[in-house]
Amino acid sequence: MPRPLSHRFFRRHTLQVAPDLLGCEVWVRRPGERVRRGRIVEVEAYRGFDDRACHGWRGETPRLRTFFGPGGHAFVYITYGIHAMLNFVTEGPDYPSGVLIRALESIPAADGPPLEADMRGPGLLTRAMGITRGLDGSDLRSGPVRARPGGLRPGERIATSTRVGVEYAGREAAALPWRFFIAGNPSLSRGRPTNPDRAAEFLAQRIRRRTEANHD
DNA sequence: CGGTCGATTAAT
DNA sequence: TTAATCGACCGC
Repeated sequence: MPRPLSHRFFRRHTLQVAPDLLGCEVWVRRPGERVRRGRIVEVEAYRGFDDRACHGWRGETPRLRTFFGPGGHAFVYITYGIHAMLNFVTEGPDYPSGVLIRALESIPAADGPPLEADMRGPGLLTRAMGITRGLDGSDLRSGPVRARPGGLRPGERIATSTRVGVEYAGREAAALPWRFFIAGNPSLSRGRPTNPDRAAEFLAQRIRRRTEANHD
């Protein structure tokens, strides 16, 4: 694949990394299998000790080892005993932060047919891409899971909303507009709020522009 | 050492 | 609206 996203890319502020991942490509190669690809259309940011929806807010535990490590690695954990969640670790080390990949769009592959499976949800996409707990901790630049630079197509806009399923974490965390998605994209996770918060959308665009200005 | 609870999904 | 399903975590 072309040059994967660098460690430097992931070791920036999580709220810059998250929107920048929209349009990028996730690439998974499992032993003896063809590469599986998808285009990122929805993500969520989880960041630090003050974000009570962030698993790491209370401190490091064995399960969160990768999450507390340096940015640029895949953090995979199981939720509800069933679903693998794919996160890209950001910032760090010793600062819990990352981006949850919530939905992928099928894209044509140069070397074969596109992945047809439904990837409109964090648990669905890991199943479709063959991502398991065993990939936890792998290096996003050189390991079996990588991200390739991408971008928005003409007319595509980034929108934000509150994160999904974090009401348990309390009002403050639940109110943060840290879900980023490509507005109106048909591959967004289903049954979820898709109405963008306009003020937050504006903020996200500003963050994005500043990031591009500092592009390496 | 046991009770509780998910960054979800699919079926009722 | 709820079952599935299990490991991590917390509290006793």
